[in-house]
Amino acid sequence: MGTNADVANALREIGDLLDLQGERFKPEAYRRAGRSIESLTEDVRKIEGRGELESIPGVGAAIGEKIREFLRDGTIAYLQKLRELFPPGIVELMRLPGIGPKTARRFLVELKVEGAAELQAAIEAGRLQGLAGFGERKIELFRKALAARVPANRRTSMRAAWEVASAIVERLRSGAPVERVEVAGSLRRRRETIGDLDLLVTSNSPERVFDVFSALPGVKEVKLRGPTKETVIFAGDIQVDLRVVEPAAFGAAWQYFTGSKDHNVRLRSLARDRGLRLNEYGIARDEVRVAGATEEEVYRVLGLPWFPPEIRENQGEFDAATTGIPTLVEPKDLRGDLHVHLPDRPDAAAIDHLRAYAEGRGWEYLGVVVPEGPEHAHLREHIASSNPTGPGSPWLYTVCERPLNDARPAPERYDYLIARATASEPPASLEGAPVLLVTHLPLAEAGSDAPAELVARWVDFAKRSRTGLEVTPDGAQDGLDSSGVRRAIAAGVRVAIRGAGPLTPDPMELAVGLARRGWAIPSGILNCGGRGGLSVRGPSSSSRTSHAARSGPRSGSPRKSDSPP
DNA sequence: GCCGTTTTCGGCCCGACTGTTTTCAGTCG
Repeated sequence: MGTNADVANALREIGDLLDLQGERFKPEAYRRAGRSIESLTEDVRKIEGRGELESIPGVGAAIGEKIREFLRDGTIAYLQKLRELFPPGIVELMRLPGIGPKTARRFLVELKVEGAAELQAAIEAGRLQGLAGFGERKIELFRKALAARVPANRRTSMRAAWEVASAIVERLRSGAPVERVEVAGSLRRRRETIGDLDLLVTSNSPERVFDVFSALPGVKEVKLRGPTKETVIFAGDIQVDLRVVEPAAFGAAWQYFTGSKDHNVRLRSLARDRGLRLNEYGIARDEVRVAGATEEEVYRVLGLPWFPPEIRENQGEFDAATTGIPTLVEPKDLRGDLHVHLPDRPDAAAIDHLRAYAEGRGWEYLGVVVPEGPEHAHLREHIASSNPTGPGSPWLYTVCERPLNDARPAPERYDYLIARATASEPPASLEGAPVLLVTHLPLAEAGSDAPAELVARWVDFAKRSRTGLEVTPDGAQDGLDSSGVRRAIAAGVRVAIRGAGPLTPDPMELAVGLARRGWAIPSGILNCGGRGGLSVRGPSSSSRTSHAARSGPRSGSPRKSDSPP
């Protein structure tokens, strides 16, 4: 695990322990600092080296000093002292659903329970009965929480969450009395991993919407249900929250439930400064609603532009608002995909299918990976012979994909080389032929965020070896995460947005979303440029001219001035 | 413990839901 994650975890643990102590505001302060460190795009050691720790949001003198101590000694004396006050098992108990600091503290003080096993025993022995506030149902809840004990903070990959959400949204739109259904939460922000799914609907009959929702295929359990909110657990243990709001409050609710938490906290304090009150029902002055139907109007009342959901993280968007939020890349800016695969046992028809797919999207080009070997010669031939002679249908590139540790020049007939990463760490240098892109970066397991330092090393490698990096619908599981995109673009490294080929629903918007999370504008994206701008450091063989190079340079080249000759 | 473009002190989001409750505490997001 990387240093940033270690620092964040230490701060979070301090927060949890302070919670147990009954502290009022410190726990959230430590957790906020932890979240801030975790979402940094830079190694915290480097920031410390420049003496700029206190510039991190949520980090002041006291927490800054503790971070320095952690980086210097690998531990924090304050944390060690707190740990001595509570058995480690109590902190674990606090992470179970339904058990917070107050309850955990009562277990310890009133029952001398120090961990999960002891709580289990206490329940079985009936020792909770008769304690104030612990009725039968609550005890049953503890029992279930213990039984279902799973690794805390289990998160779902963005792609999986999006597929579940798409199916639910589709079914609600077609089968429930709703006017509007939208995704909110971290999925709307296109975070790399998703905790819970948040859906928002407007409807005149919430009860019937909840009835439909509870009866959807894949529903495992209805966790809670009230007049405006229902929480359901779906197969795969994905928790989905569905809220019903009135149309006049839809914008405020969508903003509110999209988050992030830190973005909202900042927003509410701005509202307070203006004598306004912001909540999920709207913005009110003296109990009179002045905005709420749309997000735009909520932000406008606060003197702010509408923020793309992907950058609502309190990571610089409020500062950028004063000078203007950049126009982030959108799906319509893409002029092609540089990396799609053919199906197994490909034939000429599969190639025609891909060309039609690119044409359907209005693209100018598509890079198709064609296997090497004489048995696939006819495919390379078919691509070359079927490419258009004039403007019109999309140009197909023939792409050679090789392992990164074997990046030999591609044979004749190939336009460029894509290298597949063979280890989670980048090699010291790139040996062999010029590589347009490095693909399949194994940066994170599904359901976890990529360590910032590892992403940073790949970006540095790409910069050194003048190669590009990908962002994909699968997020950091095989490509850059958003912090990597932000870092890569700042370093002048070319970033390509990759889809998944012709699929329905089309996940390419997820890759675009990740790029937007990294504040990518079209000029930073390789495949937002025209075909002429793609002359990779040469085609795979310098002895001949690639299609890309032959089409000549054109204006609006997507690349920055660091482009190799 | 952090923070500030009306504050360097006095705030710190706030509403929904549940369970155990005669009016609220705890948890969650």
